[in-house]
Amino acid sequence: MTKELAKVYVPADTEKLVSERWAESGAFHAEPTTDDSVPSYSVVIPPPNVTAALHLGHALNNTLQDVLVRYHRMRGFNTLWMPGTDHAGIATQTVVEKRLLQQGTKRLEMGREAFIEKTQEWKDEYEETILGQLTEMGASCDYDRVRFTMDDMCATAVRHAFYILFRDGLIYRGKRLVNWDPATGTALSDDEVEMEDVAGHMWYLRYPLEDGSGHVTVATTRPETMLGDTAVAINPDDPRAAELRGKNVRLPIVGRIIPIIEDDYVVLPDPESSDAKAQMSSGCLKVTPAHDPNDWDIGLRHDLEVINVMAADASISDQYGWDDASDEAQQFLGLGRYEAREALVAWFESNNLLEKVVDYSHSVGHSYRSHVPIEPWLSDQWYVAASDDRLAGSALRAQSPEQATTRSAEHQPGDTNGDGELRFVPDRYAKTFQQWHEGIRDWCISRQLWWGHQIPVWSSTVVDASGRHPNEAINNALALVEPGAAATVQSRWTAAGAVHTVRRLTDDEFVESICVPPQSTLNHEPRDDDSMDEAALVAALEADGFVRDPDVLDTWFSSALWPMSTMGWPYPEDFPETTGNGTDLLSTFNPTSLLSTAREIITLWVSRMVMFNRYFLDGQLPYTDVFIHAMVQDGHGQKMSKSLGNGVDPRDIIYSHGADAMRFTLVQMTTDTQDVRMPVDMVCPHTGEAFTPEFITTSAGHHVAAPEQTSPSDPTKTMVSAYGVAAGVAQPSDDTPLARNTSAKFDGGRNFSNKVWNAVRFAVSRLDDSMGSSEPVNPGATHFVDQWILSRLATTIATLEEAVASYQFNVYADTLYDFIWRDLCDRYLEAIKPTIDEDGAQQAVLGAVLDASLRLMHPVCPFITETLWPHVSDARCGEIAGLELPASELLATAAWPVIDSSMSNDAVIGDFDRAYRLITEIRTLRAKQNVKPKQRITVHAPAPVLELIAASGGLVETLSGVGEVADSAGDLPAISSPVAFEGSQVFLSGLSDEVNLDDERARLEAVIEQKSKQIAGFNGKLSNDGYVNGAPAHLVQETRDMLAAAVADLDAAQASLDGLG
RNA sequence: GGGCCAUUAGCUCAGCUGGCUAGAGCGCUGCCUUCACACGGCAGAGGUCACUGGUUCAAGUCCAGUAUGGCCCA
Repeated sequence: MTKELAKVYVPADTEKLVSERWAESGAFHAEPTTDDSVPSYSVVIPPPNVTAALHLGHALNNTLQDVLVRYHRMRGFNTLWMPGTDHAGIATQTVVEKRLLQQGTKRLEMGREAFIEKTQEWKDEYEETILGQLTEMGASCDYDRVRFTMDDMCATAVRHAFYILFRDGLIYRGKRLVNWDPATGTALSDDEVEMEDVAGHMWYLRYPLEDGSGHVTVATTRPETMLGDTAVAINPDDPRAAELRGKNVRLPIVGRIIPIIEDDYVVLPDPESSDAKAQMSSGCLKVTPAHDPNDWDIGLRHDLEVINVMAADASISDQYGWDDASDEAQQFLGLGRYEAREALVAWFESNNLLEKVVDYSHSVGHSYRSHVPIEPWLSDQWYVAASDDRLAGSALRAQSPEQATTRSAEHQPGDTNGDGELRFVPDRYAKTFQQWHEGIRDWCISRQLWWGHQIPVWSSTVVDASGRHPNEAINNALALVEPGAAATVQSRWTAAGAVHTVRRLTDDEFVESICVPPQSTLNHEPRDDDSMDEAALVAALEADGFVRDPDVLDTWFSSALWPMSTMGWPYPEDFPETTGNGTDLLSTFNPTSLLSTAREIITLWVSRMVMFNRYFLDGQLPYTDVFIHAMVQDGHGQKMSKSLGNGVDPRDIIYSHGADAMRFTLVQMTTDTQDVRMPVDMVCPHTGEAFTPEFITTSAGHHVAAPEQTSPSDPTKTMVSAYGVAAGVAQPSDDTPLARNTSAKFDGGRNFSNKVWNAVRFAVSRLDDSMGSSEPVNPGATHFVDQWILSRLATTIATLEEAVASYQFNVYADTLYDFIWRDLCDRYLEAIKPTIDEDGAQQAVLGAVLDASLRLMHPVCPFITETLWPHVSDARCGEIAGLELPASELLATAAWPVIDSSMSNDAVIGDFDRAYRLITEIRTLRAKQNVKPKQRITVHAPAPVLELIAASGGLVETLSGVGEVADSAGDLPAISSPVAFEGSQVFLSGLSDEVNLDDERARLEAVIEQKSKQIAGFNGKLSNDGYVNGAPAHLVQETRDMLAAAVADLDAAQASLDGLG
C-alpha cells in the first residue's frame, strides 16, 4: 500500500481517487435507527438554486457544514447530511426563457408542457454540475439521498402541506395589491423586491375643486396613476383642512368627482425640515388605492373606490376595473407606464395644470429578477396567513429566552414542544428573526409561472342572478362568514377526500374552490364510502367544469418544508427509501441539529421552516441551532454576485490550490463578523500566470474586472473576464478564452497542506516497524519532548472540541495550524531527529501523534488527510497508553481521538517554554553574529539553567546548535558573548573567532533599554495604590514577579556590559 | 427612516466574559541550497488599536458621541 510520497503535494493527483473511495465505501450513508445509545447529528443542505453553478459563498457554507458533519461522524454520531437542490421557480424560469430567446423561441410559443420539459433539462444539467461541485469540494453528503424540491417526495409534502393549511383556513384567496413584475408577468413576494434609489422627479399637479372655487395641488412621483385616483387626502392638522372639508375635486382628464378626505398619513409640508418628504410635500396627496400600497391602506380606512387603470404589462387600460374612462382619457389607453407618464405631464402642462417639476431622488422597488420597477397591482392571489398566531406567534415562541428581547405575556418557555429552543449564532441575528415576525404580513404564495408546484386547487364560478347560491347549504355556510371570506362546505368532493370552500365574488357571482390532496394523503386520511382516488377526483372535477389554478407556488413554500419533505413527511412509509430498522428518517433526524446559512435567508427561509415544521409536527423545530456565516465580498468590498460577475467558481480555486487549501482558508476566515474580503486575481489561460486584472467602474459605480484583459507577459494575447460574460459584453472564444480566477488568499491553505504532506513523508521514512513494542507505551516514561508533544496534543484536542461546540471555525483552523506547524513540525520533528532512529517509544509517540493529527485535521482538510492515512496507519509502531486511536480502513469513518486528560503535563509544558526561550536567545545571538548553522557552540550557564538544559533532554542542544554545555562558574574562554536569561548571565563561546565589541555593547544596551521600559511600566502599576489594593492578588503578584525578573535581566545585562569593559 | 457590522503592523485579519509586556499570515530586511518541506528554516524591522469624551485600580476590549466604509430591512 505504502508508496513513495512525492516531494510536493499535488492535490489533483489524489482528490478524485479519494472521492471515489468514499463513494464506494458508503462512508457518508446514514440509516434511521431507534437505538437511543447512538445520538443523531443531521444537517439539511440549504438547497442551491439550479439556476447556475455554485460560487465561493456556497463553498464557504458547505465547507462549514462539512466540518461539523465530519467531526460529528468521527465522534460517533449517526450522521446525516441531506443533499439536494431547489427548483428556484422564477429564477430558473427566467434563465431558461433567456436561453430560449437566444435560440429564437418563446415560452408562450412552445406551450406549458414543452417549456417545463426544457426547464427540466436545464435543471438536470445544473443539478449534475452542482452535485459535481459538492463532490469536488469534499462535501460528505449522503449522495444516496439527493432530493430536489420538485421530486415526488417533495411534491407530495408540498401537496399535503397545502391541503392541511387550506383545510385549517391558513391559506386564503385575496384581492390585494401585489408587487407586480410587469416584465415577467408575475407577482413577487415582498422579499423579492429590491429597493433602489432612483433620480426621479416630483410633479405638482393642480386638481380643480368641483365648486369652481380654485384648486388643490398634489405632489406625485407617479403622475400616470392619476387616472385611478379616487380621493385627495389632506392632514387633519393642516390649516387648510377646515376650508376644504367636505369639498370634492373634479379629477382632470377623467372628470371623476372625488372627495377630499383627511388622513394623518399625509405629510405636512415643511420647507425647513430635514425630511425630504416634508420638504417636497404640497400637503395634498392624490389617493390611488389600486396602485400604491399606502393609498390602499388609506382607501380601506375611508372606504374609497378602487380603480385599476393598468393591464398586466403596466400599460394604461380600461379592461381591468376602470369603467369611467372619458373621451379625453381615450388617448392614453394602451400607452406604456412611462409613455403615459410623459403624455399625462404634457397634458397637464398644456392645460396649465402643471404647477412645477422638481428633481427628486427616491427609493423605488425593483424586481430582483428582471430589475424593472415593480408595479403595485391589484389582483387575486393565494396567501398563507403567516400573521396568524399559529404561524408567526409560534415562530416567536420558538426563540431561546436568552436571545428574545420581548416575549408574549401568556407564554412560558418550555410549555410546548420546541418552545424556547431556537438559538442563533452569532446571537445578534436572533433580533432579525424576532423583528421580522413581529411585523410579518401575510405571505403571497401564488406566482404566475409555469416552473414550480402548480396550486392544487380547482375552481368554478357560479353565477346566479338571484344573488343566492343555488345550493342552500352553501348559502347557509356563507351567511356564517364575513363578506368576501371563504366558507368551508360539505359536499360530494369533501366526501371524496377534498376540501371544498366557497366565496362570494360579487352580488351574483360565487367561486367554489376544491383543494385536492395527494394520493398518499387520500390513502391515509379516514374517509367515507364515497372516496375516490386522486386521478378520479380530478377527472370528476374537470368533468364538472372545475378548472385548475394555473399558478404555481412561491419557491419558498417548498423550501420551507425541506427538513421534513426530504425525510418522507408526511407518510415516510410511502417512500421506502426513507425507512429502515423499524423506523424512518423523520423520526431519527428531525429536528435536525443545525442550519448554516447567510443572513439574508433568515426572513426568506429560516422563518418559514420554523413556522411550518412547528405547525405540521406538533411544535417541533426544524433545527435547534442556526449558524449565520459571513458574506464573501470581493477585494473592493462588494458582495459577490452572479449579476456582477465578481463571483468565483470554487472549481477555479480547487484547480489552482486544491480543495483542502480552499476549505482550510475558508474555515480560517470564518470569524463572527459579517463580511469577509476576498481579493480576486485572474489566471491567464495562455501562460498560466496569476495577475491582478484591470478594473473598470460600471455606471452603477461597481468596480469590476474589465470585460477583456491582456495577458500580463504577452501583450498579443487576450482573454475574457467573468464579468464580461455575465454582463453579456464579451464572449469567450478559442483566441480569447474565459480566464479562471484565483486568489493569493488560499496560498496559506496550500502551504499548510504541503507542510503536513512533508511531515508525514519525513515520519514514514523514519518509522520502523521492528522497533515497535506490543505493550502500550507509558507516556510518563518517554523522552521529555515526547511528553511535551503529547501534552500539547491533549490541550489541542480540548481546544478543537470547544471550538466546534461554539462554532468558532477560525479557532479550529488556527489551533490546527499552530499545533501541526509550530509544535509538531518546527519543534517536535526537529527535536527528535537525533534520537528517533534508536528510540522505540519515541517512534510509537511520533506515529500516534501523526495519526491523531490527521484525525484532527480531517474535518477541515479531508482529501490530503485521507490520502496520507494509509501511509501513517502502516507506519504506526506501538500504542500510547491513554490515547485511543482505533484502527480504521478509512479516515472519514475513523474515530475522533480520545486522550486521557492526565496526558497534559503542566510542568513539562512550563519547562519546555522556558527551554524554548533560551533556545530563542541563543539563536538570536547566533543570527546576529552570523554563525553558520552547522557550527556547534558551547553554553556556559549557572546551575539553575544547567538544570533546565538537562531536564529538557537535549532539546536546547539540538534546536540551538549547542555542542557542549559547561558551568559558567568555571573558567570562561577569552572570547564569549553574554546573554541575559532569567536574570542570570549565560555565556556563549565558539561562535566566531572574534567578536565585535561595539555590536555586543549595542545589543546589550538595547536589552537594557527594553528592560528599563518594562520596569518603569511595572513600577508605575505597583506604585498605584488602587491597583495594588483593587486588582486580584494573583495579578499583583504576577506583576511583582515580572518586575523582579525584568530587574534581574537588566542587572545581568548590565553586568555583561560592564564585563565587556 | 430602522437594524447590523467594520475601522488594530504596508496588506488581509485574530484578539470570546476588561488584566496586553497587542498577535498571525502575506509582504519587507538579513542569514541559511542543514539528509521532510524554498509552497521551506532561523532571526529581525514594523502598531499613539479611526477620533472625542466617559466608566474603572486597569480599556484594543465596556458606555456615549463623531467620522469613514459596508451589509440587511423599510
